[in-house]
Amino acid sequence: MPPPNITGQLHMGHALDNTMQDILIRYKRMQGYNALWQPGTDHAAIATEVKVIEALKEQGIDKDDLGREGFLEKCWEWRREYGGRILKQLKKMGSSADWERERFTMDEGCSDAVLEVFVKLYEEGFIYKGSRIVNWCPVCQTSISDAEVEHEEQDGFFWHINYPVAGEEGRFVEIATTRPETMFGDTAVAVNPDDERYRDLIGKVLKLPFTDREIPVIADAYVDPEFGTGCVKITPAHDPNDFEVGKRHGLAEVVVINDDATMNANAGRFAGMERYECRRALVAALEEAGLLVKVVPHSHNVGTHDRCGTTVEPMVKQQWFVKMDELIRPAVEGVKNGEIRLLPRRMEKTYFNWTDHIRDWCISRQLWWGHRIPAYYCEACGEMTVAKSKPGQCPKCGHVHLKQDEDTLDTWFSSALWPFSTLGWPKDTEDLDYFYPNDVLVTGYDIIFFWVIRMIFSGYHQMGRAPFHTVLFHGLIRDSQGRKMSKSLGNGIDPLDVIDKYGADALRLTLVTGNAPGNDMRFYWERVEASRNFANKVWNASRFILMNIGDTVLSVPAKEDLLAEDRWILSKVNGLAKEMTENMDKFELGIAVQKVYDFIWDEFCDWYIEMAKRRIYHRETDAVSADTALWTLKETLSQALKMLHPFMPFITEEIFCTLCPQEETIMLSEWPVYCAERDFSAEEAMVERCKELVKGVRNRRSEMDVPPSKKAAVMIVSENEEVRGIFESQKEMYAGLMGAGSVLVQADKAGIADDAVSVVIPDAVVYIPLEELVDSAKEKERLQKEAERLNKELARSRGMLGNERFLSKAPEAKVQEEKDKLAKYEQMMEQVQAQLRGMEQGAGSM
RNA sequence: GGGAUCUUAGCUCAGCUGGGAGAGCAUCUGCCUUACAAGCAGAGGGUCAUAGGUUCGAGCCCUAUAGGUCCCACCA
Repeated sequence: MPPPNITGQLHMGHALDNTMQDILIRYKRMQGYNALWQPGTDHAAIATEVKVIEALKEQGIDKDDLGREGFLEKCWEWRREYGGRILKQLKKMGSSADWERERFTMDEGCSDAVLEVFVKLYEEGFIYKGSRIVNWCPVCQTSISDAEVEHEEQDGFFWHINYPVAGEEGRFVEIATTRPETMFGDTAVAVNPDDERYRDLIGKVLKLPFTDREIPVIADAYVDPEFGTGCVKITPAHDPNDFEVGKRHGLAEVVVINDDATMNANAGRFAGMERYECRRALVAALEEAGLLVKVVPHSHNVGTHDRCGTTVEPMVKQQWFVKMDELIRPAVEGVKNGEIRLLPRRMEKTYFNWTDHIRDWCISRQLWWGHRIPAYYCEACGEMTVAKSKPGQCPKCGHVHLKQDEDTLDTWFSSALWPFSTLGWPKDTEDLDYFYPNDVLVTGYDIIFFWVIRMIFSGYHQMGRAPFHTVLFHGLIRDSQGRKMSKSLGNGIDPLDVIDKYGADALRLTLVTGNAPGNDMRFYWERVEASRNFANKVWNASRFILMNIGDTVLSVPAKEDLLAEDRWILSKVNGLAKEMTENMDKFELGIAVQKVYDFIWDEFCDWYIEMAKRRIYHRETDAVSADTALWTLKETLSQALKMLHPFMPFITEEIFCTLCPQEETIMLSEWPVYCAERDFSAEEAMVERCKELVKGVRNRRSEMDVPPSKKAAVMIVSENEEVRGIFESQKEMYAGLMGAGSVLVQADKAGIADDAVSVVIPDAVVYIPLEELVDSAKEKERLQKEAERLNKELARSRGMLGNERFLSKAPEAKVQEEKDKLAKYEQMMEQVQAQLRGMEQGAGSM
């Protein structure tokens, strides 16, 4: 289970994520696997720290007043009070995780794993401390990783500023910048070495306005002559590109912005101003001094902190990094060679897109809540030691006072180890041996870079094996207008609210229905209602069956007692098991649930229950038949409930335990397996034909506006003995289904009026003698339409079969299929035409 | 700038390896039929964005175009 943040409250994303996982875990558990679903929570470094600071503020307490120890105590308190909240909410969803195994990224074991990995990576040279440009959040007062920066397009300006050339009165170099306030940190102006316009300037010195500093003009290929003025101010301490340029040219890094985004002393008279305030004041001053050439509107990307939305300040800082280029290689290879499969497959492209451009991972955070970096500095000589615990003395000078690094680790550092740290690693445990590697990770595509990639490379590096073989991604739940659900918009739907109103089963069904993997989904209350209606349907059907079974003890009926419709539904549910298992194995949860939904509602409720009613109600005339029907109902229902169970655990459990009191729980019942003895394809096909016929009659009655009170007899004419047998044996039932008074079955048309309304299906024609009610002209028209339709089909079919290339190139099965269709249509056409001829004759004789 | 993805019935979306277009909701008609009116029985509604191409055959594969969404990216 992706560990939710301890600050988290259940939202739709969690609901979807956990529903999918629970479906998979319940499915595998029913198949007899020892299915582990490992739950837990994440300490969520920044999120929690911010939350606790806010809570303290309300009490008038400042973080710094408490000190590190005191503040951490508050964090733990907070965690004890609220950390379990989201797990409780997950339980309401029906999540059947192994709750007694609950872990926390900062518990002892997980923390051991963090120490182990950090020290190992350091010793291997993958972790280093260095002075680099990092993303700094001035509000959270910490560095953040590239993945935590969100870029947004903002309308800004290009300020064109003249820098005077030293020693050449009246000569200026015009630079263009989007961030004038960083000017005080400029240590050069760069031009492209091939730019003819500025060739003579290279090596000259410029006067930096409002300072007494002079900076050189340098040449660097990084400068695009086409863009801006072709002259770029270089601020190594506050821009990642400039930092690189500065490295190449040995430029000084002049810091001008403080950690809280105010200007420092290097800004001269602007010192102390907030960065944007400084920008305004500086631009005004430049204008006054006549150095502002022009201001051009310019939209550009600005990096913001994904947690708080603050514009990130690039700063040069001493930070800890993980060197990625080598570590990422097995993670790339693993996905390329199929050891790890990302579903849907297109996610693999997103994955490679990131790995191809991977940069070192900044893992240090200037926070207190989190795993403290296990680096210790000698207070005497400054020597740094990286170790799992504090060394007794400095290995260099022997001094006994060492001080631990103040920084903590990125929260994702510990969650990257989740697949094995939760199983006991670095200890060599039985669980680890048994459960690692894991099988499936379910998560949203939004954390592929934060988490998935980092788990994969950590798994390969620490364990030597991929942490799982499949990653199933899901999309986002959006509101009904397609917008992201967010607190600021106030358009979020609380899953707990949905559960209160419609039940967890309805919510789960809604989330998993009609959604392809990785696609976003809109939330509609109407869809929840539809899900609730289905739950209701299942409930009512079950109630009917339970009511009718009552105290009756049902035993498996003798084969010969099973009627065609019994075999039909048993065969159907048997086929369903096969199909659903295939879909589940392919992670096609939406397709799978659609199938069991359709089966229960359309086949089982609308047809089989209706077919069985008569036998149940007439128990006194044939107890065996009644019991056979009841047994079939019970058998089919319990199979269907099992297949529905992973999706709707609550209602299925309740019904199943009532239906099969000897069973303890549906959770541990066996997932239905297709068996050949239950495949009655002949009866299946036959009953499908009968359904066609019933539908045809209903259709006609509806079209002809026959009131239900008018229950005429219908006549079924078929040359097929088997068809006749089925209708003959269940005349009353079919009469009931068709809304007819009675059913007569015969082999030929003898005694049937020429103008009787007819329904033509393959192998049979039904006649509904409704003379006095029916407008025979209308019926004739209908028949003509039907003939037209059949003609089209015949033309299409004959066309295909007349095409030499189709016959030679299409697979044989397809050709045969088409031949069968043609024969069927020809037969039906014959019947329709006979009917039309009959009507004409009938009209003529009147 | 790079990449992904979407465009199918009035609405929201399915459509697995190419072989006669589906669901839910909405609409219309008739039913309180003893499990269910949150239901039952029927009906209407789609040149599958556009233009080409591959194929015996394209919603599905290829190319281009239009429009939408998203991700990544250090152009000052």
